Amino acid sequence: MNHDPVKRLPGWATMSDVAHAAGVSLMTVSRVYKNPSAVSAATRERVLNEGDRLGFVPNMLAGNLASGRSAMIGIVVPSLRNSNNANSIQGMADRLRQASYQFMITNTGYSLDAEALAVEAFIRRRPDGLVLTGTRHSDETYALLRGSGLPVVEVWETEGPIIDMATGFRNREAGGEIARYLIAQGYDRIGYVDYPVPGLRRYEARRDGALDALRQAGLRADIVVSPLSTDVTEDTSSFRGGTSGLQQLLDAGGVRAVLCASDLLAVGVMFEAQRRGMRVPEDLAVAGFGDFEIAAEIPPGLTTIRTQGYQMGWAAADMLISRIEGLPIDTEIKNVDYALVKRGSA
Amino acid sequence: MNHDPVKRLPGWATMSDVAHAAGVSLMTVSRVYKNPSAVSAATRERVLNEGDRLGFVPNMLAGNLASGRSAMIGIVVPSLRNSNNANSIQGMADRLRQASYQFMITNTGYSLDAEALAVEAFIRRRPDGLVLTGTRHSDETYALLRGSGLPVVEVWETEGPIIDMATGFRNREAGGEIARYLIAQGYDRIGYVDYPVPGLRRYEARRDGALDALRQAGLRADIVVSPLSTDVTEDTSSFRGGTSGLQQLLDAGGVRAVLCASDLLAVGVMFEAQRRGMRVPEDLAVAGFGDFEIAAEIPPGLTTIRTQGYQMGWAAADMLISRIEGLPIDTEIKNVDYALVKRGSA
DNA sequence: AGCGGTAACGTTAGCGCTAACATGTGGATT
DNA sequence: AATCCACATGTTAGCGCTAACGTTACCGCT
Repeated sequence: MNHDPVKRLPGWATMSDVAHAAGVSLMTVSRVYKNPSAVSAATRERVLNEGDRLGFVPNMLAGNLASGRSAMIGIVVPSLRNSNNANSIQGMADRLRQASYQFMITNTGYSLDAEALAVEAFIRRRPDGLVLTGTRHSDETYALLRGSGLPVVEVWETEGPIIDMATGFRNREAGGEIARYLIAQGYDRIGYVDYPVPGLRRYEARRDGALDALRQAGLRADIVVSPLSTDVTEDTSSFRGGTSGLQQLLDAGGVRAVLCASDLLAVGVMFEAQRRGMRVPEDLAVAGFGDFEIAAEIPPGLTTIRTQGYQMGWAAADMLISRIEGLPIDTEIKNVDYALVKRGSA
Repeated sequence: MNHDPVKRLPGWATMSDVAHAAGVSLMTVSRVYKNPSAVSAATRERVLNEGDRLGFVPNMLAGNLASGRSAMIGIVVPSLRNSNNANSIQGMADRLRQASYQFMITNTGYSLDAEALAVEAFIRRRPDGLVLTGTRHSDETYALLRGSGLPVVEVWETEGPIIDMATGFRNREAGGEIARYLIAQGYDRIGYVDYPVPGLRRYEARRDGALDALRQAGLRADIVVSPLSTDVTEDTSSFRGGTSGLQQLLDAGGVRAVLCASDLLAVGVMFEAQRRGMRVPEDLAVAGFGDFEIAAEIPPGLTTIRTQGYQMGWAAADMLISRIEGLPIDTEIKNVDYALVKRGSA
């Protein structure tokens, strides 16, 4: 007689199989894998042995369905290729791994509609929390998140209304700080190379902070160029954006110093200056934003703002985990430190 | 009288709720969301309206459990910060999104033990397939994969025994090609700056291919340095590896040309050369590997091998999807093209 | 002896969905 | 008019696990 249903074709050993083999109930097996301290050492050992022998790997889909918790986080970023972003992702990954969470990730190419789709796709998997980039989202995204009641952390910006929690830094302040540094160095005619993607609060804030500082110093604050980007979904225009940015600034009458919305733009400016035989900083001072790895390496060193993406990502994951697990949270809006890093370029 | 179980606290609308509201059976709602063409247009509309009204979002955990398919892929990479790697991840992401798959990703820091842990953590979520980096894995990883019967694609290397499928390119051949180019340019004393992480087949293959070419040309093939890395889990040593690599080569008697295991090392070499007042290529020729974005931008342009990470990632996802969906696969081992890109540095 | 308490298990009742099969309906076909 | 068939929908039986509660054995205590 065959009591087994025909269905059991190739698949996995189940808790039930392990329970039979070990001569215990299904629930005891569950406890061994989920809450080992609730089982006596002898039983635990026996169950684990049988589990290993049968190649048992717990099915979290089933566990998640039964428990209503998934230990899964969804992360939405504009681009997977942005290396500064990679630091914050690594920070999240490390904190999440530490707490036994896993994550799904997707990129939106800076499109708010793509973001809404991504959020819905994630929610279908019932994650325990979400990380979004920036504080500007579509109505549909807001509706989905409201309906879900999920913990959400927004990263990189703390400007603007936040959904639930946010980590970032004061972009506007930081933009002002590096501009004031250039001013204090005595550079008078200062140009600004903006980020190629319009509508991003964090880049607007940096720029506005910098321009305000220029105005307050009585300097021109209208030498602003934005590299043309026909392909805004790609970050690959970043160095080239600096190249075309410097070209535009020179066409517009030249500058003594260039402030860039990101280090990659600044490196592009430095490369272009090198090509034109302009010395940095003697002929042209350059400052960036982000303290990407290359900033310390490129001669003569790029003066920039260090933004601590890794720490920010870690903090984002940390807040999310606290909220999920019902632990107290110091503050819903966490600004990580930034720091002016002075190097040879300005 | 309260027929509802107390459990139904805050949660989500379920298919059952939508079915009641729309006056159809649960199964019809399921069809509307999973296989719309099996439902009449009128019914479909009604169900979707009620679904929207109730804020219904299908619970894939439940669906996956019932169907045994998850439309989820696990991707294991050594590092999330490696920008060339990011291209291949983007390629996978784009192909997967196109086919409505999502992915989890984790980094191992080049540790095979961490890889095994990651693979088990993924398998607990019953993905439909896995992507691993490289062809060298721990016994535990092999056992897990064998037990799972899951489709697996290994990327970046096609050397060595493969588990199921692989995409990459001929690292050895490519290493030989760029070395022969340097030789043909007439450079005689050629040094090699290796990758800081030992034991990676793809980097060993590049180096061996290059050194063979040098030997065949009757040149010295023993001017090989490996940047010391106290922190092999981080890629952040990459530019700096080039810096220390050039220092070591100069200490060892100097070279006319440097061949690097990656573009980032090559850029580090170029920066160090600039600092020392050595002109590239007049005093020192430099060649890299990978054609990272910066290779085209840094003056005078970095001669390198273009490896098409994006296409490789796309191909990996494509093969995986084909296997999952039972479609035919041309070949289990797919080598994408690489190309020598000649620029000003060598 | 009788009591309560606790550790270590077991039993029950689902979680929300889908595969597989069953049923009903309205033509087209003969 | 009987038959067949395709289409649209419903019914049944789980998928593999966990929360919640129930049971048992054994301990120390009065």
